[in-house]
Amino acid sequence: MTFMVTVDLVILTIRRAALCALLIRRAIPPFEGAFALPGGFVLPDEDLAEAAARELSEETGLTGVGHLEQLGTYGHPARDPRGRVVTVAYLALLPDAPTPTAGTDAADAVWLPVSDLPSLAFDHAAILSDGVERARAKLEYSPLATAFCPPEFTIADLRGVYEAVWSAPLDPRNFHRKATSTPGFVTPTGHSTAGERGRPAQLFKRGPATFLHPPLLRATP
Amino acid sequence: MTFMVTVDLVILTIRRAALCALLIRRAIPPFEGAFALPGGFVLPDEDLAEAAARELSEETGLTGVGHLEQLGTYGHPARDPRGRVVTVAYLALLPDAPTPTAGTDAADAVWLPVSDLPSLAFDHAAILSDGVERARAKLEYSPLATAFCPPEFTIADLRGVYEAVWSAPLDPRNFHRKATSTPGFVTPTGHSTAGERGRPAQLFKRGPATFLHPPLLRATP
DNA sequence: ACAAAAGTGTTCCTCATACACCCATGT
DNA sequence: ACATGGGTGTATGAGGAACACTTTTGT
Repeated sequence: MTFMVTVDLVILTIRRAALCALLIRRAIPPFEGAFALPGGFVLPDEDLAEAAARELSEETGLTGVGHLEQLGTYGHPARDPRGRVVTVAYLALLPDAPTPTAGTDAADAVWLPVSDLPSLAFDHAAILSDGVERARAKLEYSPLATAFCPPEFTIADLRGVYEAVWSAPLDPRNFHRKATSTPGFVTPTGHSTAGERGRPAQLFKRGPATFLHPPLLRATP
Repeated sequence: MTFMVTVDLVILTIRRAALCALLIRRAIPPFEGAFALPGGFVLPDEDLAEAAARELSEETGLTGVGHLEQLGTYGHPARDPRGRVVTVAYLALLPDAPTPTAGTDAADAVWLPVSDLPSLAFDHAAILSDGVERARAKLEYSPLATAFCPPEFTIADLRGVYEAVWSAPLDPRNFHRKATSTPGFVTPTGHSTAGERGRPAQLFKRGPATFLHPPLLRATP
């Protein structure tokens, strides 16, 4: 018994203070005209993570930025009407900079806010939901939020990521203290912003930490 | 391009206060005579989770107990010398009760402590290591430790699970308070132990919670 | 009586929250 | 001068760590 194996990508970014996912509109059946996650077949001599990175760069034109991790594998026998297809889903987090719809061969691509999604092809709604939930949970105990930010960012930018992903406001003063005092989360670059309203802010870059001690917990009312 | 798809199982339990994994000795090449994770091919009309549950019951003779969750998918092109095989790994946690090596067709099965493992076939050492790390991390914020316990257990039993998985001693008094005061973690059955040394202990069963509020964090020295 | 394990109370200290307050810039 | 956002100080309270202490059994 053999299977077809694909990778599908949950690509998230922050646009206009909202968490958005990159979706493509399918040009061919099945689910012609419906939105779907970007993805494609794994090549014969390709590792799964390689395939995911390749699809990501094909869809966004970017390479080597942000964050890419395996999300889970979906293989229900009836998930694809064309046959037995197992898909390995990956979660990618990117800063907003990339052109929303880059050089992709597959119809048009759009960023849609995850709070207001259309129905999706295949089981992609469940996959996307799992991806969003993973991102929400990982912000608490990993420095993943920096993957949504450009190479240099302010603490307010970082707080904006948390507020967008969690859909909850955070106290700017306490957030500042927590972010800067958590070892390895962010490291100052020495630069500052200018030309905006208010006092200039220090710029930071990603720190070396792979997890957050102590974690940045969501409020639990 | 098509692939073979297997499920492999990281089956963990607590035996003699040590975290142990169920391994089988391979009877045929490749890696003949080496230890490997139990697993097998996904059947044509089977969901991935079904395949994992089937393999688990085939290996242990048990069904519907403990905990089974997807761990990750491993698909490096060279991971199996026989061809392109993608494996979906599952993590299973069981109480010690089951017969160590049950009615399995695949050579002999043994419980080995994860602290002292031989080298394993394929990439199974990496998969097992990921499984152990997942279990260690999930004990903090999920009630998963109860999956290692029989239907009724004492708080000391539960503490023994934490101490075995984390390889660290915990304060019995503080652990007792935390476990019993975390909503939904454990619920008293009204029964008690007897016939052992010391004061009898209350018996508990799994509570309804799916995560722990607040979490039970490891010490961070 | 003593040992052993269960379970409770108490102290101390850390850390999160809430918010008052000062700082540095654009208009 | 004033609005706007950046950043610091501090009082309060909840919760964790450490441990003295009481309870209930077996030997």
